[in-house]
Amino acid sequence: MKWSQSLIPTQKEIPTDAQIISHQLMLRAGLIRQVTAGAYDFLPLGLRALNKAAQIVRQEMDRAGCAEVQLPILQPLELWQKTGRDVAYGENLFKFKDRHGRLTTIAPTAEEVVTELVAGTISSYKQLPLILYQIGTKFRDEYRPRFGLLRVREFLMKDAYSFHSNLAQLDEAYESLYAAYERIFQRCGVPYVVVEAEAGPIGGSASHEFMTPCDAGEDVLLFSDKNNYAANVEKAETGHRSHDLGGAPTGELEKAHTPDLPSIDEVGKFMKVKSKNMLKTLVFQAQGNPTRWVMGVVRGDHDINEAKIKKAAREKFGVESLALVDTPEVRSLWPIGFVSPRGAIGRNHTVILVDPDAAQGGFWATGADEIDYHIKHFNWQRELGAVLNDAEKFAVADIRNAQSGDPSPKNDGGVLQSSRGIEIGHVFKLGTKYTVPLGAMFTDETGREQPIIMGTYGIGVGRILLAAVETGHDDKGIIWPSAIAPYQVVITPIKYEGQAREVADQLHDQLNAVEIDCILDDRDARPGFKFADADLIGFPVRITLGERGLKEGQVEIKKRTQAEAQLVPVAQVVQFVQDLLLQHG
RNA sequence: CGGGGUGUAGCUCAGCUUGGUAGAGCGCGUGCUUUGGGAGCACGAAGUCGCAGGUUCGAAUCCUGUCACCCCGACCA
Repeated sequence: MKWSQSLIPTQKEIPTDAQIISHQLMLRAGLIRQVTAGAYDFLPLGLRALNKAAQIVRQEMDRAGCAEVQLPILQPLELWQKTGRDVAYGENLFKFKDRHGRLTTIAPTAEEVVTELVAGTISSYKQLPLILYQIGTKFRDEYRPRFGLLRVREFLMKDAYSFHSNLAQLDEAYESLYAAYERIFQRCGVPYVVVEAEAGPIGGSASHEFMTPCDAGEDVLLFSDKNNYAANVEKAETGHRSHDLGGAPTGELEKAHTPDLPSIDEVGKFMKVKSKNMLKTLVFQAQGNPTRWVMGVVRGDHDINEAKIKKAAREKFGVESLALVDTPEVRSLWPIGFVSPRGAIGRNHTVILVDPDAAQGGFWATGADEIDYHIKHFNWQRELGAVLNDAEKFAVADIRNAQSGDPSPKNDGGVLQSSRGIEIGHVFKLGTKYTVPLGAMFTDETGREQPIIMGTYGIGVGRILLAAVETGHDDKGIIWPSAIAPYQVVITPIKYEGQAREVADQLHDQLNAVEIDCILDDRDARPGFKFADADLIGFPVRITLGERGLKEGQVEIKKRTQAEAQLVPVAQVVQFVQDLLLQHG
């Protein structure tokens, strides 16, 4: 490919709207261009990188025994209503009415459609397992698209769906795709870690996320410094934390007037109390019998984890579901924003769950159970008394998000560290969530009809690029892994004429002949200008043709990551570049 | 959806407070010089000042509305 025949609008200046480094570099390198919020043109170089990543995904999926299909983006809303996902997805689901008035979705994913396909074509255990996948554009009406390719409304995704007659078969597919994912990200040259994620309906280790650690990530991961545990913050457990509700009061209760202070931090600042010395009490509405309300108490600097408090409420009090609500009913019962654990006293159908770090003696400040007031010197024994010993009403449990510095759940002395990360892939054991409502059944060995068991597996192809750039760049520009670089080699003649032109053309053809893709910078521009563009775009290898070397029959070759070039005789260039590209992915 | 911000040339921005000929740098075109890390000089082209109303003799500038984009929050692959 000749540079002048492509469309590569590089730019020196940093676009104002780009916040994160990958977004800035991809715009500056002329890979992408924003059309509207969360939707991008992929220009020739960007598309080449995207296609390369997609092709690696395709090869590894095929290798793992998956069959490629293409499912429609236009799907009847009716199908989504059958599984309740029209509601679950809510506003994120693009939908419109067609000319006949039919409600149609512009789909973000294809569980319903693929399940229906399988329901209509699979009927016996003999036809299972089956894994179908597709690589295609998906749509989500994101509330707030942002950060370049990170959160977009239109994106290329590989989605795969596995179908099984029993759990062992599902486990096998899960392991196989997990391994395929590792190969994919390794081949793409993108750093990643695998973390446990929200387990979903099957429980156990039924869901893993593949994350690229980097500051731009929107997710928070925690991992043990003993390298034997990693999870996302929604899922991360903490090791044993002791608690002690004893301890003498630190003083008489002291009331403070605290109006118009919407956050714990502000109340703390106003009262001159650190937020770690405050108790935060949230009231959840429960669908339990007889429990109707669950109060969760954590330290002011901690965050309640909804999944954890749900689990604890189920285990300790048999509560079935929980929701944090702000309704007139709650507000009639509690002064929301000024609630203390005392709010549970004498209240029917109300239980209280306290995080171990909050279940301690010492000095506490908290709400005064009265609008616009907080109190200091809260003491568990004095304020709650007998309630603390009432196992039907009070329990201590891990109900907060794990954070850096917490003990590892392996309880082996490991300490959790945290990092931000970009989710680039997700594997998930689904169970029968879709097959039951959509009637995807099979007949088992004994002749009985059963719902098919499913798994679902996604990879954000665009996010692979983003993760590669986010983790591979320097002050000059992108440093592509060669597997997904738009071109592996750039040929830069100092002047594209005479002998340099002949040799450049010849090398270009020779490299192409051995399937090394290269771009020839044939522009009539000054060398510094071309070098800067080459560095900005980040081609892994640059071949420079100048008079000096050519006189000796030599060209200069350097990797993007090297400062100095090596002189290589023209006849040996192809071999040399092949070796260079093999050196590391 | 709440809070904040920005819309002026392809890009980055100034001008707006205090209404009166629309600007700079980069990029683009032409010419000359230059040619191994984003060249120099000269000349030139290029903007419905997001859009719609209003105020005014006169609006990029003041007022009202509206749209788009960005950031924080919430939400989430």
